[in-house]
Amino acid sequence: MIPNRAFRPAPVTARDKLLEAAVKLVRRQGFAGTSVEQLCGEAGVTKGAFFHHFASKEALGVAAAEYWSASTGAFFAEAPFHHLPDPVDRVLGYIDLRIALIGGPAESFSCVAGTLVQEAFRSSAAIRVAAESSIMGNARALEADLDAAVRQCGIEGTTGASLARHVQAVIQGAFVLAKTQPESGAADLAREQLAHLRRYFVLLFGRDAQEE
Amino acid sequence: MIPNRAFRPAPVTARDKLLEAAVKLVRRQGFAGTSVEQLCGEAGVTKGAFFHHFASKEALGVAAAEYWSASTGAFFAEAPFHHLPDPVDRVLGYIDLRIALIGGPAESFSCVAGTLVQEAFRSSAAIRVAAESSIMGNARALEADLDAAVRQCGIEGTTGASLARHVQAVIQGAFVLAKTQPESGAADLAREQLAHLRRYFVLLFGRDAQEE
DNA sequence: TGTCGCATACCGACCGGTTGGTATGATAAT
DNA sequence: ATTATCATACCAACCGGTCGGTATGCGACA
Repeated sequence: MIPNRAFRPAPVTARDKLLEAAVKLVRRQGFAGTSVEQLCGEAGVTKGAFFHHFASKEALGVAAAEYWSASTGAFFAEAPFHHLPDPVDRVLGYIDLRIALIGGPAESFSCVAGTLVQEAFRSSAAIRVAAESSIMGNARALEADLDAAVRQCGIEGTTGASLARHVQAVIQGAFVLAKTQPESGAADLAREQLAHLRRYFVLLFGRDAQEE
Repeated sequence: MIPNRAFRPAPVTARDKLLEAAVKLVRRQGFAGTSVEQLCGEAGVTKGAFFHHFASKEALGVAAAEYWSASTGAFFAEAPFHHLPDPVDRVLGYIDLRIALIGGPAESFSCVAGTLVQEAFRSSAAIRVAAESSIMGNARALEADLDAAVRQCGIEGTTGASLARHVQAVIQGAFVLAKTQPESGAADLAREQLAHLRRYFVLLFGRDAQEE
């Protein structure tokens, strides 16, 4: 759930500018903590434009989760680790990429879907479902590689799908812990969690040497 | 960060009733999504009582994090796993207890400090610090056992403190993932994450058989 | 070619309700 | 008599959302 502004094309329409503003402000202040007027100010549009494109603030939240999902999904789909021949290497390659993407203050690497669902899981079913799609979609993208790795190494007692969910859990947990830190220490604490996840997989898949 | 109402004495003063209401409503709706009037309604007191005991809504947030920290800290400090002779068993005992405490809808087992910090880490330094104390305090309570386990097993490349932080990260991540699910599936998904954490520790500390 | 009909995109003033917070007073214990 | 603990009444600011209106563009048809 990472790519920053630089990875995406600059938004042109009011709708895209609002979605971009939503990503930025929700990561920094949360959803309930961000007003429609603030969103409009950040996007440089008016309230009229906002409610022309979105039926409600909740609808903007849903659209932001989908927008986030689409842009991060595309980013990871293009990543070079997919071309590695060994499935275990592909999994570790994903984790290493996630580690490399963590840097700066927490709001620059944390996840919109995770923030949204933590606030709105009970008050808005639509937002909960959109966040679920985003996070579980990320997990599903790892499932094939993890399944292959599980098969290849003869692992028992778990599945690729379950391990893929755990990857997402550790990432989300890393973001929460990072937010407890002052700006300077946030990224290090988050990376530490991904490093533990990596060690878990190295132990599980019996990979002693490390690459990268 | 678990104990439910049943673990704590019934609140008597208006202050305690407000803190109890804060725990309940923040877990369900988040901090920004909960109004002062709602808090007062849940606690059965008036706004006058609220602002007599707390200088601001933010101050209530800080106090709620501290209240949460104190009650959960006391609960885990009393748990029987501390009497196990082997430090690895104590660590696994903690995880098993956490797994046992997960059940019902997400708002009944998730963490107030994690929810607070996710929303308010940038807008309120006081809340961020209070949440950090809560979460890292939980980690510190595990540090001695994990350090002993690391020493006993001759683990290299990490420390008890780092592993203790990872335990908290997985717990927080489990809660975020749980909130993406409909009520019926939330607890299972959260427990799955703790099971992976347990497997990590079993692999790391070379513990093949399992107890419990 | 011009223009009519209509849809899309957007503006900004405005509305009723809610928000966090305050001022003041009542009650009861010390 | 004083102080701690609340209740009542109230306020200005802000909230999400609405509404009447404008600018632009596009296809149909005379």
